[in-house]
Amino acid sequence: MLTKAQIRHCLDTMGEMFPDAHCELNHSNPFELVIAVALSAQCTDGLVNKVTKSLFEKYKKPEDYLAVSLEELQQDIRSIGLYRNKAKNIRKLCEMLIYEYGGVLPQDRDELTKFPGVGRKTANVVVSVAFGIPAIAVDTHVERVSKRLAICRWKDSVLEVEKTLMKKVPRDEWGVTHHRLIFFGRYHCKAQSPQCEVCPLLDVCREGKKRMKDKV
DNA sequence: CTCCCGATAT
DNA sequence: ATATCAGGAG
Repeated sequence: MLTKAQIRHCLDTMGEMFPDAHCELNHSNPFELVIAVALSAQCTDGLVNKVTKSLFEKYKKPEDYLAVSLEELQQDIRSIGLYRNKAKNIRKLCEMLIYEYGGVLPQDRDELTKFPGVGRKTANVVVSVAFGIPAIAVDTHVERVSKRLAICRWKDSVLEVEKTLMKKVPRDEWGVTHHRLIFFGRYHCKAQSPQCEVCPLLDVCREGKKRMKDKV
């Protein structure tokens, strides 16, 4: 396990590598962000943006998603994958938003998880990106990077990874930290081909050194 | 734990 | 051909 100072060094380095780390899901309001993040499960941001470009032109308000058939909405998001669950979730989410929340998306993380298709990770992204509330969303990249760098333990659950990061990182840096970890994982410490050979963190990365020795 | 699932990278 | 992708629900 890395010390707090070592973790600080890692995050600072990531910040130098990716000074513009930010949310890459296109959206123009909190409502669109929830939809985009819900759609992004097990799918790349690029593909989500390709779909939401036309989706957000067709569906502006929650009412618009309820005005078409379930099959039509499924077709509009089909290329995303997992489209049957996602279409059903979006419809229910819009229904709840209109009839239980007066059309206004709550800014509370636990309140957001009451919506179908919105788990802890999605809710954390929304409160952090849309409302500026400190949170660390642990997605596949954050989990992988945290485990490879030994910021947390290999067996940790995503919730334990989140708790560790919140404990080791100052609250006012949670937002930027979360995006730095994602950019580092997405573009450098990639799942299939991590760039260990040119990694500035190799000297503090147990997994990286092991990979280099095993010549993988 | 399994299932949902198409697109893309390797 | 297979692994992975800003996961969530049963």
